Amino acid sequence: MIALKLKDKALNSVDKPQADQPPLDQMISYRVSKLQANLNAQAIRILKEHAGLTPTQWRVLVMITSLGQCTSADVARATQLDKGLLSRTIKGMIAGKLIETGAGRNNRRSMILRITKAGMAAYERARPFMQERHDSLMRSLSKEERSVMFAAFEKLEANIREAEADL
Amino acid sequence: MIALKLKDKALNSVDKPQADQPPLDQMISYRVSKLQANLNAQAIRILKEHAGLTPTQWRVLVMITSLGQCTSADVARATQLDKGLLSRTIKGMIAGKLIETGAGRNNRRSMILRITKAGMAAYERARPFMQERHDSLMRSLSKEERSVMFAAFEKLEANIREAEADL
DNA sequence: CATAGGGTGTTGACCCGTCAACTAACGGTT
DNA sequence: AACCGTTAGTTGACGGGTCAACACCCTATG
Repeated sequence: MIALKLKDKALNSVDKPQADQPPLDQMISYRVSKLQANLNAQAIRILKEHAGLTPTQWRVLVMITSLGQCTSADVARATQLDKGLLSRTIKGMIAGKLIETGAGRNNRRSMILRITKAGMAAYERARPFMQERHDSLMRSLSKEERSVMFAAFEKLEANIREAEADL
Repeated sequence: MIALKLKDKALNSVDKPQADQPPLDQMISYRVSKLQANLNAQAIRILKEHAGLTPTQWRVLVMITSLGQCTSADVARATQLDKGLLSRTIKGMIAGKLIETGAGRNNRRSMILRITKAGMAAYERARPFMQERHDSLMRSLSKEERSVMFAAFEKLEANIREAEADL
């Protein structure tokens, strides 16, 4: 087994510098993207398993319950989700009877979003698991690590904004 | 302007709990995914602007220069990129003359990847900018913040692996 | 009133990323 | 030699996510 792998490697790689964990593990971008992929995969699994929701649908439900009655544009602002993506997601959720829309009386351009019974049921099914996941993630870090990490996120994003500001 | 916004808001949101930065900013998953999106957008811009590369192509070039001659499977292992995505990316890079393949003599199933002159030129064009970006990101954090953040990443990923291990 | 400017939501196009199915090649065993 | 399990790489399908174009509605000016 191991011999096999070694042989394969020996055949194909005549003279690799053998930087076993090459530049990658120190690369911020790479690490963040891997972490994000892992977090996302876990969320996908939990939501699918317990409530048949996609992460985007979950976020919409969270935002509606958090904001109360709101419009697609409200959700877009609060979550920074693309409005196109939101439009499609909401369409799917309406088709799946998770939410429903009612026109605001004064304003025909924006549609009020409301969660249906079924939507609330799905939300309540998923919530404890998502909560526990989040708590578990938080528990795996010390209080200091949490605050430093979030502060680091702020600084990194500020750095990016600054760099992109003056193009 | 402001009056307009306020009016719109007042019309549509009769009784929002007004949690202005709702659950979101403390949510690890949300923060990481936003950070990742920002990092990625910046990388896309830099690579496109200076070398006409996509992030995936960039990673392939980085890995090939780091590993020396290697195969698609080597790159997949080192970067944890999906082999399907890699297959398509490599096909595109060959079409774009960035890399070329030669069959390993002993092994007809795996194809050796080599960077072409054009590929190396694109790599060298992008490298200083990517390097400076990374340095700038690193400089925006203190030494302690860097180490705590990376340690936190490890712990979070370990937590996920553990949670997903016993399904 | 008329029209300009900006917000709302829809749609199409496109790439990324994941997953699964598949072919083909390889190594080792009997 | 014939088989088996493993590995390499390709392909199709699907959802996430971004971008740009668009139609529509709304308000605020002239």
